[in-house]
Amino acid sequence: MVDKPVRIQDVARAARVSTATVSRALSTPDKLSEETRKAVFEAIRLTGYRVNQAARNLRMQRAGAVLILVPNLSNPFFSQILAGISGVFMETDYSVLIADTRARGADDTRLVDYSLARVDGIISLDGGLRPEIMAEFADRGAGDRMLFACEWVQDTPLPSVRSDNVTGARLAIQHLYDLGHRNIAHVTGPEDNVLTHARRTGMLEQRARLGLPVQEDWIIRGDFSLDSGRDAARRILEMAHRPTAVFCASDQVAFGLISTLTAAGVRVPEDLSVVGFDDIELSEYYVPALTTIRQFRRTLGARAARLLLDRLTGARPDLPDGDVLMVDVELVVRDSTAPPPSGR
Amino acid sequence: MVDKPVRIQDVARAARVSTATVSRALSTPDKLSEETRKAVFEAIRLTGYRVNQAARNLRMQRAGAVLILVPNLSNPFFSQILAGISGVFMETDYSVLIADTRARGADDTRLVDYSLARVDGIISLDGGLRPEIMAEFADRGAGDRMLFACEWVQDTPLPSVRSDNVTGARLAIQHLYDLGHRNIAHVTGPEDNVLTHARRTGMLEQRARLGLPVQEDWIIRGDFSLDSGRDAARRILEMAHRPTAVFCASDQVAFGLISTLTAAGVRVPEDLSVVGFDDIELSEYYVPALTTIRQFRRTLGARAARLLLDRLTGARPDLPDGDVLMVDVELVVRDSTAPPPSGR
DNA sequence: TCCCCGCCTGAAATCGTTTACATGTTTAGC
DNA sequence: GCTAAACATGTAAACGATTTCAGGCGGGGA
Repeated sequence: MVDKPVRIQDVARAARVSTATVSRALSTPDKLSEETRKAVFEAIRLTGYRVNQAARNLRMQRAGAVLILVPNLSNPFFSQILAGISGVFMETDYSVLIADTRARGADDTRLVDYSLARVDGIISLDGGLRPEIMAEFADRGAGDRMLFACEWVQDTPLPSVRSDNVTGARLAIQHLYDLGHRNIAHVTGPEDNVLTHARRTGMLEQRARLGLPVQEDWIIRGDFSLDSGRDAARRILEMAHRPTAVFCASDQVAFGLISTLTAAGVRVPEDLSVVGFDDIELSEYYVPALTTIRQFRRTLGARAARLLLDRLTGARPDLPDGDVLMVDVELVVRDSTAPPPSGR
Repeated sequence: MVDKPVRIQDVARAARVSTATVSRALSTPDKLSEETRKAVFEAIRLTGYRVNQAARNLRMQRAGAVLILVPNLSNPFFSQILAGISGVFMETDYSVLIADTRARGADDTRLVDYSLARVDGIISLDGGLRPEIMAEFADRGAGDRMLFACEWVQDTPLPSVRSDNVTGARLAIQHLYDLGHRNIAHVTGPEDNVLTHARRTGMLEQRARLGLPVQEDWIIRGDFSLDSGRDAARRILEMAHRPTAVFCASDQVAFGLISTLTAAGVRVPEDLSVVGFDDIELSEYYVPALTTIRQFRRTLGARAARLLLDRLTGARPDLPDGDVLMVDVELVVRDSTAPPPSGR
């Protein structure tokens, strides 16, 4: 039973009004008389009319879609953020497109072209967009229809929604300090990443505040991945003077680390405490359950979506200072942290 | 520098041809003379023309998008499948929309409306769509523009791409048997799920083949989630006569199970072996590293995408029997399985 | 009674493509 | 050398919505 699509004209005929009136009934119902409005809605119901987005978009000179740039779609970390974004736009007539910025074939210039020609707005979860790209975006007038969520690009005027990474790192260090740890290592994210920077800064600040020494080789470079956690563990195992605790820049790093340490006979948390960052679903069920910094990823996504939506529809809710919307984080204490082995 | 958008007419003027010719240069370049074609492409390059999808879609009576129905966007299991799908459509002029079928506000009828009015094709990763919904989809002519990936709906004529779940379950049981296990429990997925059914079937078949007894209370109902793994562990801990191995319907279940068992002092794999299903990224780095059945999720997504694309463009590659495209699975042996404790 | 002013509504232009049909120009066949 | 077919291009009509502009109607003030 494939009916041919109902057009606005069919509705108009059924309601004995003009197409203009039907259109108005949908967009500005209060401009119609009670009577006409009812008639139109009845006709819409009867005919089963659905607006044709292509026609609507063409006439309104818009794309009817927003684009989410994800650094790596297969990384589960992003799924909750996407869910948050998606939830907001589901209620609107914008479609949500998702593109993997690091995928094969996603070369840079094509990205910009692809993006701006086809969508009304952009949320980037990728803070690693190269300056040329950012410049190109700016040139093409992405200024008030693009923003960052989770990650962001340094020195861009575009607004961003972020977790309070600095505070998160501080909480982690403070927690370890309170347990009695004084020898704390840190596995960072990738060097050029803004989150890496923020988390390291928070860590160093808190360390300084507490009068803890900074030992250079206890800052181990990683890249948020499981593999880099494994590599960090190997480094630690080789150390003559091992730290008693490690603060990892992501939960995944923590997992890679713990897994490798455990295999080598180092017990967590008895021999070594570990704190992660993110609180992904699995952390609660890791062995041992992971102490970590919780990010409200869904909220973060939803906020970003709402913000973009406001901008697209012209509402311009002024952002707090620096166009940054900060989302709180919290420390979640579980079983991967304990007081250091006695005597250390 | 916000230029007003370049229209096909601007290109036509620049190339001193008609708009029809420009259009043809893009869609059927071989119908033009060498000379004209070159001129048009040069003009396109010069003007920086991008086709307006809205206009194109309107004229061609299509939506220019495909929809992916995901049961739960925040479940990391799906991210790789999405990446596979997304990768394929990135090369085309179809956009990929993603909708969470279980999200708040995604009520059933709206789903169908939303779907068919706005997209050209659908890939559902949700095998739990209710019969009414399926009927509605069928009514609205979704027959040759919808298919399933990963999960599927029983008794639907729609094609599907799936992992070989039955074989996967068999491999798991065989592996445990080879290690010497005779008392094997199983934690299922949700009762109404097709994957649950397939995996249970494979398990029972292999069991029968090996002459293993079926003990009813060793089949524990779960729902693929971490929490259900925890619950299953509690059930097992209460048993007078415990199994020596557990085959879990998903890796997440395995994690929930191991985590809870470990906390209760039961060692994996020394006291109890555990096998999962899926092989998500984390499994390799769990403690202990999880023995599991690997699903090639990205491949699965890509195959489904390619299939849908073929159907949308009219190519009708005949599917093997029953419109099912089966993707192989494989056993990955890691550290969560070992011979049963001696004497059992 | 007449005029003006709101308030609703309708006619028609418009958004940027694609494509059926028309037109003009070669080429091939005899 | 003539006709028909093949080929290359142009003209103009859609696709289905939104929105400007103008007109009809009724009511209130003078």
